[in-house]
Amino acid sequence: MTGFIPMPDLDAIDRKILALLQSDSRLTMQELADKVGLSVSPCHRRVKLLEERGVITRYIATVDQKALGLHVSVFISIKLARQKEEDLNRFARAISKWDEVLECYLMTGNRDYLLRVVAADLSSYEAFLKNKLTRLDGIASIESSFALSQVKYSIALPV
Amino acid sequence: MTGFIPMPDLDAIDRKILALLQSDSRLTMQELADKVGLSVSPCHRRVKLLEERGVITRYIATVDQKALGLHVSVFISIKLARQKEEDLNRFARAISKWDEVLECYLMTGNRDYLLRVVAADLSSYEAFLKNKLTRLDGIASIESSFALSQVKYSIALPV
DNA sequence: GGCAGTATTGGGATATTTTACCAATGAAAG
DNA sequence: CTTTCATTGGTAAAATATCCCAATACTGCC
Repeated sequence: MTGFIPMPDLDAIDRKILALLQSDSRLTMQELADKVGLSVSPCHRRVKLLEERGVITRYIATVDQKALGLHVSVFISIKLARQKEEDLNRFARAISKWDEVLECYLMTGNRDYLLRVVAADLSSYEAFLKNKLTRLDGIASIESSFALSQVKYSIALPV
Repeated sequence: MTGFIPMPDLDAIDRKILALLQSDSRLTMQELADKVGLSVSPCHRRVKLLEERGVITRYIATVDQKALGLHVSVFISIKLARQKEEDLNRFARAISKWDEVLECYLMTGNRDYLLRVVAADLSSYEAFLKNKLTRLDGIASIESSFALSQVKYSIALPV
């Protein structure tokens, strides 16, 4: 374990910084500082602290799903035959390797997992099912629901 | 409508650029160029073209959900009383305003919408339901499923 | 094979931006 | 009022992005 990093509460300025960077991380320090009402130096230091504390986890580019030809989004509900930790871990490891799976949640209720999967078209989704998902051991049931359209998609957590 | 931007197929280098920037947009042009086997100039021009064509849509910072105290993730299945375009649009507009709703999909099958919502705790989720979601007109049914843990969460589309 | 036309690349100069340092300011406690 | 601590703001140096132009590779065509 590395050194302990103190985590005081985020104040209003920190939250504003997070909100802004969550919507556009290409703002210059000058622009960001202006928007939050600070000068460049303290603004820069706050951003660095948020990174060091692990509040800001990464900086990424987002890509248009249609531009990549990924026209199919599917939600898959999965039930395992057994729910021992060993089985859950094995499932999680397999899922994590597959790029088609963007999200996977362990759920309450009568389904164990909920997955969001993208594919170019129905046949490549079928290939994903046949060659990958259904070949996993210990799956009791799979149920696919297709998304007709993405009404909202945001990565920005409310601050 | 602005000028037409020609969209030739993405070649192997473009895809590599997209894969790299989807995982770390803070790479310098020099680092990115090295990794894709180009010098800075052509690499820079390719990135700019990907932005202009709308393949790269934005650059954002990602924030740790737990660090913000958002411990609850919920998937909500919603059925509307009617599914006329007018009703769908009204629902979509309302959803889009609420920061708690990170994702919303129009679905096939017996549910109209699937939402992913985050909240600090169960009581603030309850407040979201009572004060926002259930106050919308035209909703026939709401069904919440809670995520126990996030097994995988990725924004990086497969390229 | 050779040739013209087109698209892509690479290097270098310049403008922007990030980053580190240090003095100044403001708030809290005695 | 004074001391102490945390935060701020300005400035300069280093790193990076961006633009321009010549050189190279590629394509279609003869």
